[in-house]
Amino acid sequence: MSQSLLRALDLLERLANGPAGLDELAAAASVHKTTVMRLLHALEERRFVVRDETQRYRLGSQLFALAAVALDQREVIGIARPHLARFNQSTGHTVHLAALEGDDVVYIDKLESRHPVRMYSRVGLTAALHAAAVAKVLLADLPPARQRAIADGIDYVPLTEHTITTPEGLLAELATVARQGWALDGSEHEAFVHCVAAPIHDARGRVIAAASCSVPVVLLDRPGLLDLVPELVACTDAVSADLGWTRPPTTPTQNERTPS
Amino acid sequence: MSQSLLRALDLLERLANGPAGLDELAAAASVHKTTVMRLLHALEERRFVVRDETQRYRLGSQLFALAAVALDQREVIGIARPHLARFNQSTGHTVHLAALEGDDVVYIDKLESRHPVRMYSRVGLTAALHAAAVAKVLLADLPPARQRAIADGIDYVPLTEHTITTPEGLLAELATVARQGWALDGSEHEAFVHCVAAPIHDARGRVIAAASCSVPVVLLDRPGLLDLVPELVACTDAVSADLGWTRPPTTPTQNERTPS
DNA sequence: CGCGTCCGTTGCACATGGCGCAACGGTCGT
DNA sequence: ACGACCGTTGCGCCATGTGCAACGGACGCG
Repeated sequence: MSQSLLRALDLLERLANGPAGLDELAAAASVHKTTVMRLLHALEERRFVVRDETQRYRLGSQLFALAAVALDQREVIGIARPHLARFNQSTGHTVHLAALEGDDVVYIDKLESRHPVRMYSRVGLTAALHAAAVAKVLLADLPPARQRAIADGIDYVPLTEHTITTPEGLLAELATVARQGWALDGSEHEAFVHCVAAPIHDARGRVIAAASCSVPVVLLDRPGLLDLVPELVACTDAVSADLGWTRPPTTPTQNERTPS
Repeated sequence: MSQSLLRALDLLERLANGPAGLDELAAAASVHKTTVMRLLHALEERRFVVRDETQRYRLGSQLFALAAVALDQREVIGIARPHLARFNQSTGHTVHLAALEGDDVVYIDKLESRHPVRMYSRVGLTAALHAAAVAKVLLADLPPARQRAIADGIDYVPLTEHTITTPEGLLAELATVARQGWALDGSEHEAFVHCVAAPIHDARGRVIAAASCSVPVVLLDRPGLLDLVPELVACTDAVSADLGWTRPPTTPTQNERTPS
């Protein structure tokens, strides 16, 4: 399917690892260098790649342009940022914003920790569906059938001793998350980091993004982490409010559904 | 040359104008929708595009990822940013960072004005080679032959009454810029905005980027704008210094060239 | 409840365009 | 001056990308 296009896209991904010359790229893609060259020329013409003085290729500025546009097409990011920044300021911890794309959870924004201990992550990477707090929040809002389908499709690689390793475990966790309105990653992804995450709703009430706060265990123990939940939820609720969503009044027993 | 790839890249650019459906895109590219679909599937597989619930396509998160990487591959941006931010803080005006890519001058970073009057521009856009101050700075460092070639290739659309309209005019201007070490755009691009720009050098002394300050004429007249030059140059010199470049001692008459 | 329309999708057959090969030509470095 | 290294080009083959036409599911209207 679209061999040449896929090859070109792979070239871009390869170039993300750093600039490279023609042969290098050809070898990496295991195609003839002529082929690579022609693809690169097309990419260059549209400024998806540039060649520097030494004839090596690097990612080009068209990517900046498109990313910038894509960014403000995602109005969530712009709206969330000031709120997340405030939270990031007051707590000093790493803050992530993530959204569901297809069956992947993708980080779409990130604010760095002020503490010396940083965690590795990057905008555009996908989160582990069975471990990341943001993933739990986003999945928790999906219809049960879709949850089941996704849960069954996951490769449950145990990342730490706390990692959820079965579809049933995950589905149960999602139910909990849906009920309490926030999610915990208790060192399920990295042994020395734990996170909490909370949902962001759009005007129609659907969960369209999740914000999380990740903190090294050495800085804050479990109770300390959980103490952050109210502030985090307040923050995501503020974002949701900016998007036109108001938290429905917490009714002891909810009987009101859309009257038809 | 690489028809299918170019089509796919065009699709991405088209999607920058906002999400679109299959037929829309097919019409825009004037190809059969089947073709568009297969390209989009490939793009989707690599997450360069996403389809939302209503089957419309939007730019995907892979672009964020690549742009983020491309961004820190361009070490200039990261290094320049704090300096530009300081300048932006102290003056309050719009600051741009631009670099030469092939024969285009491209904005690679931007800091917004604090004043209510904003100017339109966007990271990734190309600057008018015969009008923008950053373009003058970047072109001024090129070898004469290349300057000539580029100058002859420009379409000298008169943007305002001050716009340079001939290759000779531009080349003369570039000589001035090279001599004085900074460039002025005296409302040559937009009647109500003028700018000054200064070069950023890498360790080998080559001009690899240019920073500019754009300000509405109503806020600051010509002398006022020129008063900013020393501060701007100090700023770009600081960036250059971070990149390992030291301003050569200003010799009254320079006779020292590379002794061969 | 059923029809019509609108879109995305699939199968197929054709020829275009992408591919590898091999030979060319520039630039360095020795 | 020679050789090694890369990017580039001409060429011929066939894989692959393309358009067409038919299918099918989702709405919406009557």
